Amino acid sequence: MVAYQGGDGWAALGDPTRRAIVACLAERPRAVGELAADLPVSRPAVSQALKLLKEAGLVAERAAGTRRIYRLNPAAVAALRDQLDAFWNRALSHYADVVEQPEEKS
Amino acid sequence: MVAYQGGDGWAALGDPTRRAIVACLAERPRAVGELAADLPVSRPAVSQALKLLKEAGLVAERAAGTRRIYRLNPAAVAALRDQLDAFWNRALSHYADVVEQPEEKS
DNA sequence: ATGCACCGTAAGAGTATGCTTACGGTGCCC
DNA sequence: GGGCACCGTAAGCATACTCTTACGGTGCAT
Repeated sequence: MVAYQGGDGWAALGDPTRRAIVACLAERPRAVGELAADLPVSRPAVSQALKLLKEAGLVAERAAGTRRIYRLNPAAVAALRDQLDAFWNRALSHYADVVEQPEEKS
Repeated sequence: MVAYQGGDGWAALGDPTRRAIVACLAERPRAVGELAADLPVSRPAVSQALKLLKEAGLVAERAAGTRRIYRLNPAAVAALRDQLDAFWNRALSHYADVVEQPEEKS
């Protein structure tokens, strides 16, 4: 059950515009034009950003007439969060040694 | 106590090479040459990647002779994780409506 | 049926990014 | 002191990325 392949979630979040979109969508599902109105970029730019986000599995779309309502996919966000959590846990075990002995031998 | 400003943690993780470095450092602190040996890029490339990661606060360096030991900064990772968690929580409240009705009306 | 509103895609340009090679500085060992 | 190993930085290049403008398709309301 991979479910989010095809695009890179991390790369998707690397762009400030896409991150802003994710932030907007986290608060409330929105249409493309609505997102563009709140962002400093054109509507097509938002469309392209949403395409990448959708390929990364971070957002899902829902048709409503001619409008396309995009919403955040919590599962994908959770997957990324878990990866970060794994890094965090692994690093902590080694970090413990460091705090114990900031002065390294020889 | 912000402590991690100056660079963008998300942008830093957007690059596959830097993400690989983070993954290596999560398992164990390493020197530059050691990282380069396990990566498909040159040593200077690793140096540049580490510079960005350091500016983003994701890694910390420790001098050991002529060697520079880099280690992951768990606090920075946790900060990013918390941001993702915030998105996750906000999205969940709206997602609840959707899971109740996977079949959209009309 | 006609007009309108909304959206995705194509093409293009300008910018930004990441890698490699070459160089200089620093600390350790013999 | 001489040599060596390790690392950061500079310059340059090739690539990838993101944005904008222009266009075509679709669904709704009148």
